[in-house]
Amino acid sequence: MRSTPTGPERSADDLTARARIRDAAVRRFATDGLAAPLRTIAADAGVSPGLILHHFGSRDGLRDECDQFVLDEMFRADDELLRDSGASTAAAWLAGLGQHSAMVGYMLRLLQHGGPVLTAFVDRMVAATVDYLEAGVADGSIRPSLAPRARARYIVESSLGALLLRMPAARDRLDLDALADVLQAYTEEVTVPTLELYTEGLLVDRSLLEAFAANLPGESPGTEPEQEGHHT
Amino acid sequence: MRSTPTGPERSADDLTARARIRDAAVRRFATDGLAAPLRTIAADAGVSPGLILHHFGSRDGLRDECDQFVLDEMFRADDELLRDSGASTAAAWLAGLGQHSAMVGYMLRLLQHGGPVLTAFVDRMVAATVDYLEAGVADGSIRPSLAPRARARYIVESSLGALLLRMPAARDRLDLDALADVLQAYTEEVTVPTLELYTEGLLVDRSLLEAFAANLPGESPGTEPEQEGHHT
DNA sequence: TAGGATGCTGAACGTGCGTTCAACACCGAC
DNA sequence: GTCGGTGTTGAACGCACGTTCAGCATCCTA
Repeated sequence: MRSTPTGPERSADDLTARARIRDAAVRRFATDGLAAPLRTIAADAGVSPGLILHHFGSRDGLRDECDQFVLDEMFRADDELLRDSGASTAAAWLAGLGQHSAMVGYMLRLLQHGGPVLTAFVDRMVAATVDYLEAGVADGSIRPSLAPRARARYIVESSLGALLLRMPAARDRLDLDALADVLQAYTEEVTVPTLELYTEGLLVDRSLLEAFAANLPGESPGTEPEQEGHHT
Repeated sequence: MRSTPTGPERSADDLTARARIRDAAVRRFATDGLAAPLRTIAADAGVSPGLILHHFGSRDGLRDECDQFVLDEMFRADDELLRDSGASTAAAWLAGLGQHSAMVGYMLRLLQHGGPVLTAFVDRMVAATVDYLEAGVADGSIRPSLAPRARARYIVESSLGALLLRMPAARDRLDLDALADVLQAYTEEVTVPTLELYTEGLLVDRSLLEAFAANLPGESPGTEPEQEGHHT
């Protein structure tokens, strides 16, 4: 029931009621939060509430489909952007917004809500960042780290977390039309502090770092003896 | 109805049903999320559902009281810790947890939920961080910044946001008993990446920063011509 | 001892939700 | 032309929730 619409050749144009429901759901979940009523989504899609459950089985079924759809689309767009531009992951991520505001909003709701889907997403971003940083270390543009994976995770979680926290006033109801501008303004505001911190650091004295580094289990920079995963 | 319990001299021992309800609510909101049913809270407090509304008027009234109570307590404890130890704000913040796990959990829920209360909290933390960094710049331990307020906000939002994002697996139901250990493990894990980043930065080349700094409106480090506030 | 305020109860009401279901419309196959 | 299936509807069910309310208990005051 999931993979292919039962109608003949309908899956091509992607304008089936099923797709309309899915799109309406993504948009409504983004604006109103992941607890948005199915009746509202049905009204948005111009469809009866019963049809949603006919197609997706249950509310959770619809959520699962939205999760999968948004993540797939995001990673597809992300890969394209990453292939085309040599910019940093976060910058490339925030660049291609124009059309995808509903999906970006849905991603923010996922960040807010948590759960296994988010965990998997963060892990994937961490893995990509590890590779990206490793390449930077290799070509001499990025400093090596005592704990490359922990550093990548820290950077990813800081960036995404800060992004999520910046939406507090608008979290009750996300305005998708204004989202692109808001994110643009946000990136401009954090550019200087980020570059400052990433270029010069914050502390003048190296003693704190060296004190902690001395107590570290022997790890050569660039390799990763530390085990990753969520210790939650 | 808010400020003083109507009973004579009852406010001293803080063991009134009203206080028991408030404590149970904070704990239940922390574990189950801010949408936890009033009936559950009533059962936790050993009290009938009607009594909650007798004391707090409505669900929102209870939420308001919890917000105010938790924030007051947190800032009180924070001020104490900050006065005693010279440690960084984040470190001191995460140090005194033993008893206050319910309030810390409630704060995490506030971070997750957003809203004006969270905005005010973040603003207050940013202001404190501005002062802290300014003092560090003055005594030479912290590098000056082109945009001190934006830097402080970035640091606060990164730290809090990363903290929030690290709870994803447990966000459905927070285990308050394990919270202290989880946060302890988290701080240990991020200590090295944080110190590394704060001491050495990430980028080898200064050209990116200098390119952006050149386009900046003339601002002398240490002062703040940039206007603050939320552009959301 | 009477009386009234205060703390508190538990049943009940109304609402909004996810979900179920019987029925209808359309459409290609025989 | 009939028939089965797929897409779709909208009314209805059951449930959980916030909230209301009439009444009871307890204790201070007079």
